[in-house]
Amino acid sequence: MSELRDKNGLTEKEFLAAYRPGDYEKPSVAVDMVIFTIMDKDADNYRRLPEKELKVLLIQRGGHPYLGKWALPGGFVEPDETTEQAAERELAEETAAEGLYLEQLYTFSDPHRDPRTWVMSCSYMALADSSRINVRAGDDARSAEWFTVSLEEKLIEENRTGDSVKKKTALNLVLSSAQNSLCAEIIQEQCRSSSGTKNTYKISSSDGIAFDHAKIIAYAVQRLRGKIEYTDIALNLMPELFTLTQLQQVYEVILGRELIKAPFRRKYGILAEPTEKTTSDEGHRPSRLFRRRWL
Amino acid sequence: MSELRDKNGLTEKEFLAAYRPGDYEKPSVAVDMVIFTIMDKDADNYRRLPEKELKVLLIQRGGHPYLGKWALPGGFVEPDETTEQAAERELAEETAAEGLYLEQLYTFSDPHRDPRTWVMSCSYMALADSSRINVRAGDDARSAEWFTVSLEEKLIEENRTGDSVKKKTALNLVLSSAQNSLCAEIIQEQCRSSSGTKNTYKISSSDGIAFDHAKIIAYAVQRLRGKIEYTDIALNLMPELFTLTQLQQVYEVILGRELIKAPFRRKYGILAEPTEKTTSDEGHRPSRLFRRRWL
DNA sequence: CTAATAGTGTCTTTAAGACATTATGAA
DNA sequence: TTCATAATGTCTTAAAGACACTATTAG
Repeated sequence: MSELRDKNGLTEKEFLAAYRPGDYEKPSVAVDMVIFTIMDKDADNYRRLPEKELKVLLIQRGGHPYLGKWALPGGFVEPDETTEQAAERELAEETAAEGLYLEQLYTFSDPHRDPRTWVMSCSYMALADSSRINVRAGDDARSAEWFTVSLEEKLIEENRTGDSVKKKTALNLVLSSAQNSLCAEIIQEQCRSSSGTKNTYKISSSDGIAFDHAKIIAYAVQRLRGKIEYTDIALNLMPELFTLTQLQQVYEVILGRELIKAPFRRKYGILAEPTEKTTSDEGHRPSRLFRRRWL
Repeated sequence: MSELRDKNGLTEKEFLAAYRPGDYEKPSVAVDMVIFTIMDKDADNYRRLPEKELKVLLIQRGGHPYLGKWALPGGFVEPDETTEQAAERELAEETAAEGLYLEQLYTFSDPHRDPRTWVMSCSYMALADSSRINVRAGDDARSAEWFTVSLEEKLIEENRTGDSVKKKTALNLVLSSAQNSLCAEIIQEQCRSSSGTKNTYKISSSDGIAFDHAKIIAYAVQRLRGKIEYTDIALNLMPELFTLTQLQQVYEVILGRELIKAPFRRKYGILAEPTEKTTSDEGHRPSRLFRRRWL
């Protein structure tokens, strides 16, 4: 079978035994984790439902570069693991939780994205139920914090000829915690014509966010928004038992707009199974509790 | 501003000037290109429309490993470029065309996916109009060929309890050219439960296809199928002028099923603009020619 | 009783699916 | 005239949007 010989007369086995990797330059490859969860905003009224907020976990940098700025948790991929395994390892280091939903997002590869050296970032999105997650206390000096995420897209320029379109969109990202408020603007430029399609993301300002992580977070929010409407991905953000109104709130906070109750339940109600339990002590009619239906 | 000093008393500038990358092991990073185009099958009847086929470009390996097998075109990312730039460079080397549609697919990172050494593959999908593309004659001994793509998905096992689902799907990939016929089976295993979601792709057999490229091709076909229904991505496969029936044929060959004319035109007709021209000499009523509408 | 949410009914609007009918050019 | 595709009309079915009405609890 594998007795084919190459131009040097070697079989594959002989070739591999003699193989020595060349000495050209290689990048470091890191995984960066965009860990999302949903948390309650404090209620201002005893009988009003608490509002929900989308949160992302960031870590304050304890050394250069970007000393004091906030960055996504992450780390380098090690020689005997896949990027998925590295992502799971980082996730376990950062949060006590295991077995979260995990999805590869994109590989960011600008050779100058890290001022130290050539580092590619293979980014992952993780979704967690906040009631089950514990942020591990920083084992070193760094501190981890949940930031409320807000991302607004605004079309700022459109240039359209017979055979091309150019669109400029501003993505305004605001991240806020009790103590800190970070923000960034990313300009998304889309040029499409018969001579090609180009889609570039450039960070035009970034206040308090390390590296190109504002771009990665914006990309993750867009992915989450896109997938929530045609998959059951949102269920990964829900606790064991939840009401359909809570599920609707999660959709609303991610999509950034209000949804109408009846059609929401028609469309997404099948993602959940009713239980015998209901809520109580809420100052109004009790609500049926549901659990995730595995489709 | 950036006069912050770290625990060693260095400013960021001083830190970066003194920075030396560590000597730990790093992966090589390659880009692999899944270049799709649509070509006509030879017509068997002078007045019948030619059928379409989805094609992918492969290159026969001239050295170990996988000597004689067929692989995706690709190459290593160089120190001063992004993976996108590397993909464009490879694309220009392989095909004369410039400015094709290009989209990052996924980064495959199994540390043993290349038997020589640690190589990650950042894969890209390119879409080309076959009337404008020229496959460059191999500058070295290798030969490049277009292969007809067929991918069938078959559910082979489903295991469902109250709080988990396991699904096994077989992806059967067949690639055929005039001289060669390659095939592979990929087992896609999906395990979803409250303790996590795991989605693995394993190549269970691969005949004539190098590395894990069968997996990459299957992934690309799935991405293309998914995006064709909600974007105008298919238009990148069309020539300057085309009929709506040709556009429908492209959808049909990618999705692997027949579509009904009237609703197809209602839904996708807005992706094209009518011109004054029509087809002629085809043995039946002439058809209006359209050009891409840039949305 | 009241404030507030729960849950459902139904009318309207829009899109998708499935055929059927008429139109037209080349051999 | 015939073959084969072009182009569109329309009936049916299903989904989405919008709103209104009734039901229930704690206080």
